[in-house]
Amino acid sequence: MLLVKYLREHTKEAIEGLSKRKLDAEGLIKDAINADDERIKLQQEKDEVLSESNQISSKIGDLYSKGEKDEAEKLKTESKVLKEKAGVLEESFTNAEARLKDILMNIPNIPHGDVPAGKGDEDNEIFKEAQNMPDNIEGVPHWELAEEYNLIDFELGSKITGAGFPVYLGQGAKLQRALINFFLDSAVKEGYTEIEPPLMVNEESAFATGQLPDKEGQMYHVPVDNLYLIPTAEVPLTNLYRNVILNEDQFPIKLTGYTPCFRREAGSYGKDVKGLNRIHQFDKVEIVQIQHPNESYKILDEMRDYVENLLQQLELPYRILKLCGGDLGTASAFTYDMEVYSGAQEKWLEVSSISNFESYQANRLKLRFKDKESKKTQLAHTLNGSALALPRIVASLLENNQSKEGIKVPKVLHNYTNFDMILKSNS
RNA sequence: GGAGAGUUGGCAGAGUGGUCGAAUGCGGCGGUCUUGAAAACCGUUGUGCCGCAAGGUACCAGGGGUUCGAAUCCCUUACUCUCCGCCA
Repeated sequence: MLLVKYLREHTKEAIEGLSKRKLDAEGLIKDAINADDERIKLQQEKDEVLSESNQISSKIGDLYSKGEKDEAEKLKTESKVLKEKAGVLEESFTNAEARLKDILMNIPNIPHGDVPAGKGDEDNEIFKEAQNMPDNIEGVPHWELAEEYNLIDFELGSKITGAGFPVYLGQGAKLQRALINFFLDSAVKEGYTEIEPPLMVNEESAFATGQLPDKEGQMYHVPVDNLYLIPTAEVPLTNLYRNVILNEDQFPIKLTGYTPCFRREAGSYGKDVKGLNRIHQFDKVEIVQIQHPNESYKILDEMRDYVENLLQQLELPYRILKLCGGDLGTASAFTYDMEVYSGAQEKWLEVSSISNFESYQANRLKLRFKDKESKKTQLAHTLNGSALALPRIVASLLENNQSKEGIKVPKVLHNYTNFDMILKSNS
């Protein structure tokens, strides 16, 4: 959520910035400012009435203690009238506040100056081209390999749960565990604190990081307890700091966590959902940082470099995209996407999204810090990234590393898997 | 799941209808003292909103109610603790 104050003082920049999302925000911003004017007016009226009523009440107290009951009784009726008036104003005020919030919720974050304008993924900019594209891979897609080597059973998953809930078997399961451990160990080495969070969150948390109300249909919901299965560890990890005022010297806050992620993926179909390309439950290691606003873009680059390094260690062909305005998530001001090449499908698969939300999420979270110089509290910046999401990494590993002898496991994982080749005989 | 007790500022902990945004202690910050530090002493120290400011207003787990007036009384939800039941 953006601050109205910002929209007031930087109306032109806001409209310009949002136009990169191909969004004409002029009307929305005007509405927000009008709603805010109304809110301010009502608060002033309300406070005035309350102030008067408070004064009378304390006068009544005085009169009673002096024994002047008749005077006191007279004031009581007066106070009652004021109280009713305040009640009405209070209600209008609450409504005005809600209206304002409603409008603000519908305004996405303002893209950073370097974000290219554009409508959708066709307008994303290639930030870094692939360096190590594989020679023509003669091979089969990963879902066939998964079956051939008995690594993943999609049908068993369908039987016990439903489509999009794969069962990993034998070396396939081991490979999962190896990747998770490799990612977590790397993040910890990089200074991130490992967290194991709950896999379900309450409504408040889902609101604070922005999954609600926009993405309600994308989350699994447990109605008896009104809890949501997390679509990413970002939700619990970032919410750890909901309603917190930090001291400046607590920066930087760096968190990592492995969790399964649950996504309904309503509306997805066709080739995109084949095999591991898009599934309802998948494993991911997430990195989150909470930072001083002055540092956040430097940090974003560091996070990008960190994730890039992971891909290099996995010896996968990858490229880095800078998302255009239209492809940017609602809460993000700047996002890099990492894609790995899937040799047999001959397409790019997104495996990480690294974003700076600036203060957009922090505003919803009420995540602030005390500025040392001004001694005022201000909103912190939040950032996060996948480091990394497993299924598409696995898809790419299997497809790119297949050969007649078996599927080669990248060196960096050998200590974790205890095997360097995936073989049919091992399954 | 059943019964009971509780939830107050960074922490501990007073406060059971008016003078309470809240005593006191600890912690934090600033200062005096000191070669420096500690101790001691003095001062200061929650958050949101409105306001140029003075100041106003709201917040004592969340929501609702009683009352001229609520941290304090009532209802309700959540959470914590104790006992019983069940159990990885």
